[in-house]
Amino acid sequence: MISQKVLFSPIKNKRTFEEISVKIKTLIFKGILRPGDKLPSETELARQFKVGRQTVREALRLLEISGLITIQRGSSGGPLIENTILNTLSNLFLDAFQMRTITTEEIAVARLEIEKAMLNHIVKNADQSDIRSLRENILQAKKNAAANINPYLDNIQFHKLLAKASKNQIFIIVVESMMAIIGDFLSRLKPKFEHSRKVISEHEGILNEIIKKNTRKATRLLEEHIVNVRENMLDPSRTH
Amino acid sequence: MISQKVLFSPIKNKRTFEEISVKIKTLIFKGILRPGDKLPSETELARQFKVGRQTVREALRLLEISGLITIQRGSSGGPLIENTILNTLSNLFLDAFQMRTITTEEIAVARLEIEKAMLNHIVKNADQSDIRSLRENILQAKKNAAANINPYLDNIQFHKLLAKASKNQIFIIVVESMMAIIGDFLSRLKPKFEHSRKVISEHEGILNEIIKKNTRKATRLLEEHIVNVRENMLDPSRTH
DNA sequence: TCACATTTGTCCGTATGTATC
DNA sequence: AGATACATACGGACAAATGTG
Repeated sequence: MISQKVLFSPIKNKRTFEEISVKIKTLIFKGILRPGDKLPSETELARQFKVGRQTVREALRLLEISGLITIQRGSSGGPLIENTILNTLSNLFLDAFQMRTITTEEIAVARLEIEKAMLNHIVKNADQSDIRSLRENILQAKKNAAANINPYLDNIQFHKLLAKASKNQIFIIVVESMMAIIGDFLSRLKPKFEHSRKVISEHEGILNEIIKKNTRKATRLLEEHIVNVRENMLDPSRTH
Repeated sequence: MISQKVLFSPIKNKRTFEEISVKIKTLIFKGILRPGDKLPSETELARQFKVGRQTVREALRLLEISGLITIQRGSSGGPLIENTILNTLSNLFLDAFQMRTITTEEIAVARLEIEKAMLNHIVKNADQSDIRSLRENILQAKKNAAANINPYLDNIQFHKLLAKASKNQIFIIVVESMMAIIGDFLSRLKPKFEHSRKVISEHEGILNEIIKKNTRKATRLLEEHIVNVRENMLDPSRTH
């Protein structure tokens, strides 16, 4: 007798855990399962799909790594629908960087172009909340620099906030990912407070032009700024 | 008495399979394991790490989904170091789209800006091989359209080839990812051969300006082209 | 073509860790 | 503090896939 399985999966010999993962994914994409919903426990899923627990585990692992669910341990725990794709994407970009698939030079070029292209949309779409966050970011960076705390994380945050103000998820994802790489890189550099102060004041200048809705001047300042940062990154004073 | 565990694992309580995954990842990032190298079999890895085979499997699953290894079944199979991050990233963007994290409107805006920004670099960096691929792509698209085969895959490929010609991995990754979403979207549209022919002729015009190194005109044509495509995508004649 | 060895895929039973109530 | 419910992890077993002689 011909196995039914062959009839139902005509081309590819997908692994069982992949099929289960796809089924759950589809439910999520169709909106039947929504973020915040809890999935049944591993044992229960295994019972319902009529497969072993190990198979369910690998399916859940796949969904977890893809950023669609998180898994809580302990009583009343279990798989939870939660969208963490943004994080997952940043981590993957970081992997790509460490695999030498991406170089710092490529990031320098790409971020210059992409952040410049973003500016139009930032000037158009930024609301009061965005401006407030950007202002607070600069204050925080200044405070840290004054206290001899390396403000590079604040300075990276500034660019993430810019992307957020564009209200475009693609820009947000790409900038977050590039900044994850730059942050990783800068974390290995000796802090240079002189340079940091310059960076902060450049950020301030850019923000002021955005508030004035002067896209042209904001673009010029951003361009100068990113070129400066790039030169600083090329300076080979790595700590390790 | 204060638990030693807290002292020695300060932040995260990582799961065993995650630790194993990180160890293997580190070997790859350090270049000790290179693409093409084979990892020991699951049983062998379990023996070396002194853990169960299931734990190793979940660690390998993690690496597989992260795009660092592939896994072959059968004799002389096993885990193989292979960089498939580009694919993985595209798939994640597709997930983000289906999770409604990204909308078609956002893609339309972002691709217009990013592809325009790419043009300078394409004109500067494209070599003969790139130009040849782009020419062949247009020929192929024409051939398919003439044979009443929907050439949307060729037309998507055109933009991927443009990104490739920029010689910047970030552009390549971002464009490939956006095109994965657009391709998924178009695959559900009824073929419109009239529109396809227009698309192909617009591609041809853009390519000619790139060859002539006329960035300005290429930019104008690209802008018009993407606006046209966007309008067509907004047209709600979905097949399903 | 066939048999064989190797390796992944899947399942079961059991034990332990962990978070909640 | 104890009971409960869940994920995590281990070991053993067999099935399925795949390359080799």
